[in-house]
Formats: sequence, C-alpha cells, structure tokens
Amino acid sequence: MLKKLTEEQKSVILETGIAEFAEKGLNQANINVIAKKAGISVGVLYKYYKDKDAFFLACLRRSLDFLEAIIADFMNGEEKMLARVAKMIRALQYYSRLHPNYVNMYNEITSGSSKKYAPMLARQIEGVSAKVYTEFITKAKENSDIRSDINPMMFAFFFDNLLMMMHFSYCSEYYRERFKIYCGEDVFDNDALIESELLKFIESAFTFDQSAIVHKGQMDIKS
Amino acid sequence: MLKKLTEEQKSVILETGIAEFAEKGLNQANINVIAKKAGISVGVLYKYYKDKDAFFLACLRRSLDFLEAIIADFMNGEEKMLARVAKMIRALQYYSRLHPNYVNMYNEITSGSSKKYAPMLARQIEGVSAKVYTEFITKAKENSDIRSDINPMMFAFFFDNLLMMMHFSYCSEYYRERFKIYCGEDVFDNDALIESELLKFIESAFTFDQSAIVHKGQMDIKS
Amino acid sequence: MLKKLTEEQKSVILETGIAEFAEKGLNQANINVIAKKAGISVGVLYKYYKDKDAFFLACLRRSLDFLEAIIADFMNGEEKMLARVAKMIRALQYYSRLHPNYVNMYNEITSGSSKKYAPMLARQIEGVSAKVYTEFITKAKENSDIRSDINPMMFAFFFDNLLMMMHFSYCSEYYRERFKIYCGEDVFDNDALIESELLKFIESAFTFDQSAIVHKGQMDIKS
Amino acid sequence: MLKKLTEEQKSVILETGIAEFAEKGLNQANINVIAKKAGISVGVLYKYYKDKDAFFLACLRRSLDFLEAIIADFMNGEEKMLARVAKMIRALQYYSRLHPNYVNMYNEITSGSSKKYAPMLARQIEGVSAKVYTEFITKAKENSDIRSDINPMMFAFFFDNLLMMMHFSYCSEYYRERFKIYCGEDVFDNDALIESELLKFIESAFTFDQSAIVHKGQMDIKS
DNA sequence: AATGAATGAGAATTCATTCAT
DNA sequence: TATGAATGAATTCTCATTCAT
Repeated sequence: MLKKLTEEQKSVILETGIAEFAEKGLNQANINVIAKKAGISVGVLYKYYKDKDAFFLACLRRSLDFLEAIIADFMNGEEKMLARVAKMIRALQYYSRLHPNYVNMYNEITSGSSKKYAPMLARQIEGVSAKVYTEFITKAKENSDIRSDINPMMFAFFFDNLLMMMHFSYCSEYYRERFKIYCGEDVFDNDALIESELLKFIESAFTFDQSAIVHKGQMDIKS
Repeated sequence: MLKKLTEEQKSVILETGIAEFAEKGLNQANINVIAKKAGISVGVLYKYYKDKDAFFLACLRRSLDFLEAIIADFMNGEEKMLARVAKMIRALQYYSRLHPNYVNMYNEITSGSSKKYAPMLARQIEGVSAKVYTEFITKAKENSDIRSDINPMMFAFFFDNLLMMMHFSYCSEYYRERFKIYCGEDVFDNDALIESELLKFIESAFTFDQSAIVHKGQMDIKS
Repeated sequence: MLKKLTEEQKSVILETGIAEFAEKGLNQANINVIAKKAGISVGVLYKYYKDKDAFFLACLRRSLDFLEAIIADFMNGEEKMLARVAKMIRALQYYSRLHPNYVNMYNEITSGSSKKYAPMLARQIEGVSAKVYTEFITKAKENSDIRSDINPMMFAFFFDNLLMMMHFSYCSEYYRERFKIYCGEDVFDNDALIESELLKFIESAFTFDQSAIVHKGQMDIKS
Repeated sequence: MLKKLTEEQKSVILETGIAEFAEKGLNQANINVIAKKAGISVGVLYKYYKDKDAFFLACLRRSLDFLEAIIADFMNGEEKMLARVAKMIRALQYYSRLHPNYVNMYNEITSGSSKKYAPMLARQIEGVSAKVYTEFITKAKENSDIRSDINPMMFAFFFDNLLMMMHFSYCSEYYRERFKIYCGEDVFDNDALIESELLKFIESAFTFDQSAIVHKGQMDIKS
C-alpha cells in the first residue's frame, strides 16, 4: 500500500510496539518483528521514528498519556479526599485491566536497560503527580481533613508508592504472581475488596489522630 | 584434577555479574565483559553455569539471599510491632546503601525481559515474606495490637509494597530521581526523617481505630 | 500531457547530482536526497533516468562537456605552443575554481567503485585530448618547435598527466591538501606562480636540446 | 579453527581487504564477503579491527608501507640525480605490476567517498615524499646539477605528479585504458620505452638552461 | 581443567526502486 | 502525469557459545 499511513495504522504500530516492548523489554524487542506484526515494512517505521530508541520513547509517551488521564480525574474532582482516592483506585483497576501494557511500559523504564532515560523521564512523568498529590495533602492538612503531624511531600510519596505498586500488581506478570501469593489465587476476582482494603489503609494513614488512641499504649518506640 | 573455584572466586564472579546485570539488565550485560572483569575466562564461567540465564539466576539468588536476611531480622525480633517495623526500615536503608545492586537485580526480574522466570521466582521470593508478614499481622490483630477490621493478607501486601518501593527508591536510578522529585533534592541526606515518616504512615494504617475519630465526620464514603 | 522538464529544471537536477556525487561518491550519494535537494520527486528522476547509474552517467557527461571546452580552447588557438599551453593552464585554474565538482566527477570514475564504466568512459573521454595533444606535439616536432628525439604520444601523455594532476590539485580535498604540503599552505593564493612554474617545467621538457648542454656533463646514464 | 591467527592469516585478511577495497571502493566492498574470501568469520575481523573504517585504514597502511619502500630506494641512493630517477621509475614499474592494488588503495582515498580521511592521510602519506623530493631538488640546484631558475617545491610537486600518474597508469583500470588510448594498445609491452621517455621528459624539465637555447626564439610569452 | 580465539546467527538501519493515488 | 510513501533486500556489527589447544 503506497498511501500515507492513516491515524488508525499509526495507532496499530504504536500499540504493537507497546505490546512488544512491554513483553520483551527495550533491547530484546525486535524492530523487524514489530514491523511485521504491525503489518508494515521496517522502512516505514524508520520513516516515522529515527531509530529504535525514538520509537520506544513514542510508545512510552502514548502509554503515559493514558496513565496521566487517571491523575487528571483526581485533580478535577470536587469530592472530599477519600471519595477522590476511591475514584482513583477504581480508575486504576479499570485502566490496568484495559491496558496492562501501558503500565508495563512504565515499569520497563525503571529497570537497568532503560537507565539512560531515567533522569529525563522521571522529571517528565512524576513531576505532575508529585505536585498534585502534595498540594492535595497540604490543603487537606490545612482544612484539618487529615492529621497535622505529617510531612505532606513524604505522605504524597507513600501514597503514590501504594498506587504504583497497585498498578504493577494488576499488570505485570511478576507482580500479579506476587499479589496472588499474598492474597490468594482468586484475588483478581474481587476488585471491590481490593479497593476497600486499600482505601482503608490509606484513610487510616491519613486521618490517624495520635491523641485519640495514645492510651492504647503501643507507641513503644520514638514516642 | 579439577581445581574447583574457591568461594572467594565464586563471590567475585557473582558480584561482577550482579554489578553488570543491575547496571545493564539481563540482555544488555555482556558475558565476555563480565568474565574479563571478574578475571576469569568465559570458558570457566560456562563450566559452572549452563548459559547466560543460569548465570543470571545465580546472581539473582545471591542477591535475594542477602535481601532475605532483612526479613529474617524481622521474624526473629521479640519487640512489639512498631519497633520491629522501625528496625526493618533502618535495615532497609542500611543495606540499600550498602548493596543497591542486590535490589536492582530484584527490580530487573519484574520487568518484561525476565518475564519467563516471573512465576517461578515470585513463588520462591515472595513466599516467605508473604507468610511472615501475614502471620505477624494476624497475630497482632488477635492481640488487639492492631485494628480488627482489616484483611491481614491485604495489609501485609500493602505493607510489603511500601517497603519494596522504599528499596527501589534508594537503589534504582529512576526511583531515586522520583524520590527527589517528590521530597526534594536532598532527601537522601535525611534517613531519619524518611524512617519516621514512613513509620508514622504504617503505624497509622495499622492502628487506626475508627471509633476513636468517627466524630470528625470525614468518612464521607463507605461509612 | 507530459510536461517535459524544462532545460532549467534539468540543469538543476544534474547540478544537484553532480554536487552530491562529487561530495559523496557514486555509492554514498543518496538518490532521495538528490531529488529532494533538486526540488523534484524521485519519481520524476526515475522517469528520466533508468536507474542510479544512468543518472550518475548523465551527471558525468555534463561535467565532461564542460571540461572538454578547455581542450577546445586549446585546439582552436592560433598562438605558438607555449602561449597555448599557458592559456590552457589559466583556463584550468579558472574553471577548477569555478566548478571543482566537474573535476571531482572525473576523479570519481577513476576509482574502484566506478570500475565497470572505466573502459567505455576512457575511450569517450580521453580519445579527443589524446588525439589533439599528440597531433599538436607531432606538428610542433615537425616545425622544430620542440625537440626531435621524443615520442609524441608519450609526451602528449605526460603533458596531460601534468594537467590532470593540476586539475585534481585544485579541486579534490585530498589533492588540495597534498598540494599545500608540497608547496605551502598559501599555495592557492598565487595562481600566477603556479602557472609560471608549470609552464617552465613543460617548456623545458618540450624544448630541451641535449646538444646545447651536453657539456654540463650530468647525463650520467643513458648517454 | 580456534587458534590465534597466524601472521600468515593476518596477511591474507589484509590482502583480501586490499583486493576488495581496491576493486569496489570503501563503501561498496562488503565486510562479510571479505571475511568469507579470507576464510575467516566476520567476528574475528571485528576482533582485530574496530569497524570497517579501521580495517580499511589498516589495508591502506599496508599498501602505503609498500609504496614507501620505493621512495626509500630513492633516498638511499648515492648515484646522481638522473640515475636515481631512472631507478625509481623502474621500481615503480616493477612494484606496480606486482601489487597494483596497493596503488589502487591510494587512488581510492583521493575520491569523494573517502573524503573524511583526506586531510589526515595527506599529511601522513605525502609528508615524506614532499620533503625528500624538495630537498633533493634544492641540493641539486645548489650543486648546479639542475637549473637555477626554479621553485624547488613546485618542481618536486610536478615530479611527484608525473610519478603518481605513472603509478595509476599501470594499476587502475581507468588509467590503464587511458594510457593505451594515448600510447597504443601494446604500451604495456614496452616498459623500457616508457622509462626512457619519462626520464627524458623529467631530465629536460630539470636541466634545461634557458640561456643555451634562447636564440631559438620560441619563448613567445612571458619572456 | 582452563583458556580465550573463533564462530556465525541475529538485529538495527539504509536506500534504490516501485507503483497506487 | 507526477508524487513520494512504502518496500524489503542488503549490510554492518555484536556477543552467546563452542572447542582446539
């Protein structure tokens, strides 16, 4: 076919790339195989992307664009904190099932083989969520919606850590196994339970008021 | 007479492998380079390890053996929950700084390129910690050391997620950048703060007693 | 209706080709790049030239047409020998500075990569000058304008060798460097000196009369 | 064969490379073909030479080492000028017939495709001969062995031009054709004639004494 | 048994040429 | 007719693995 690639075809190419890169990793994925699977010639792939790395980065960008939509949801909500967190967890579950490879692309860049892009990408990718979560927590703290004795940046970080691991636990081969080992073979059949327990964990971490339970006397260190 | 490799030599070889694999990833690391850096011939490497994958797995095993020592610490402690968690965080910080590559080996297997070993390794690696953490939480729950309204397996899982992300955040190029984006360029200069905030987060999540703060009225969902 | 390429367009295409071929060589020059630089589509280039080789040959022909004009000058002159030679050297200098790539195209075909065309081209290209120079020397010999003890064909050959090397020495990267190594970095700032020395060299070779200097006694071989 | 390459084999590899590069040029020569023809694997070729360019340069060096031997001959001689020139022409004829490809390697670097090495190589290659010839002529001038009204650097340059063209005329496909066009199909059957005519040409150019023949009155320009 | 040179399959990338529009 | 996107064979270079010494 000698017609310019349609948007549809461009999508197919990127999705094929995402599938291969997510499956095999940057280095082990084979450009010729990707082209064949996408139904195009290698030449056209190299017409659109300078080299393998550029193509990988384009696949990554597409993946991240999608993931960032989840955060956008979080930013725009008007509900109270926990309601927004709950919504976010549900979005995370939904999209992770829909496009696990987008998440796996993300995981791919954290590994050694993609090291060269680490600093550049971290800034691009994490900048927004870090800001959103931290601001959110700072405001909630000011409103006394959450406890006052915390470092908002750290708590935003822990919060994102939990969400990120949840993403991986839905999407990556390894982390799915691990999730099953922890929570049972059929853990993936009960998204509602996962949601409610994670929410409980986060809610507690955020709203705990030490004065209310100090009598329980288990603060045996640091206090 | 086969002069077996001394333990010393084996160590050198494995450590060299770990350094290369952690730096470059399974595929990008070069067996010939590893042999040269380790001061042995490729021949001898292939005498002891069937192929590259087998060698990678041996390097991984060595890394995991080390990481598992941290959990052993946790298991054997006699202190109360938070004290043990605190000890564990400090161990995590200490060993992550000492041997970041052990952690990076772990991260390596979670990525696409090591997919084939995912199920096998997950079982081996996570089995112990899953059991230890879950038992620990179950017992604590029975003793009313922690709240009663939780699923111990899930909470053990979230707990390990936080620890694992903390490992990565100390060791992997990408996650270190991300940590700095969230918590500031000099976050790595203040291990004590990291420890205390993470402990606070975990403590709250574990010991939160809903009845104590229900009057605060922010439970606007699920309650 | 086939809108034929205008002469103007043809010129642009050929000149672009000449520039690229002279710069990169037959194999390294890129047809797609040439078409783009010439402002046409590859399709139209392939309409007019069967393949890359045919196009190269067309570029070569254009270059040679130009170079042959210098010889025509030589043929038509009425002056005596040295005057004609001097005129030729000046033409050579002038045109080499104006169109170095024409000369580089010529040099290109003498190298290995254009081997296949060597016999065909040599006949086409050198036939005229060989004839002109040889006839010229033969006549001069008959007129006693030049020495009598020579082989006109050989001397015509040496004469052309000197001219050809002078062409290259003005036009080709390598030969320019070489010229500077022999005669100083600023050799190209003094065309008059080059002209007069070359003329002296040729004049001597042509007009030397052994009887006149035999007393000098340095003919220690062959005599 | 798993034994280190013998010197013999290394020679074979270089000679095979020289043959291919001289035949096809740097870009068109195929490394895999060279390896196959040399009876080795590509791998070993890349073990010894970093890349194609490095291998080409090694082939070139070998060729030049050989060619430089001819100049060495010239330098060491004790005979008078013409005797040494004659010896040199004979060496040139001899070696050109023996190893035409060495000369073709030289010609290869003067063409566009090897442009990138032009400045570096010119300095290396021409430096010695430029010095030797110029010194030689300067001394001869002082000794009144040759005429006094010349620029030694220029005359050394013209001298080398003649020799270089003679090399090419023996070795390169194109230049051989050209030589035959000028001097007849069987020119290569009469090396002695070529030698004596070239010697005559050079001798005259060098020893011409204008005063001796000025009465002939043909200096119709510049004088 | 240990060595490490040699192997050669495999992967990224280029570009002359075609041909649907 | 003109276009220029698409093709895919061909080429360079890498590196896991072998095996003669």
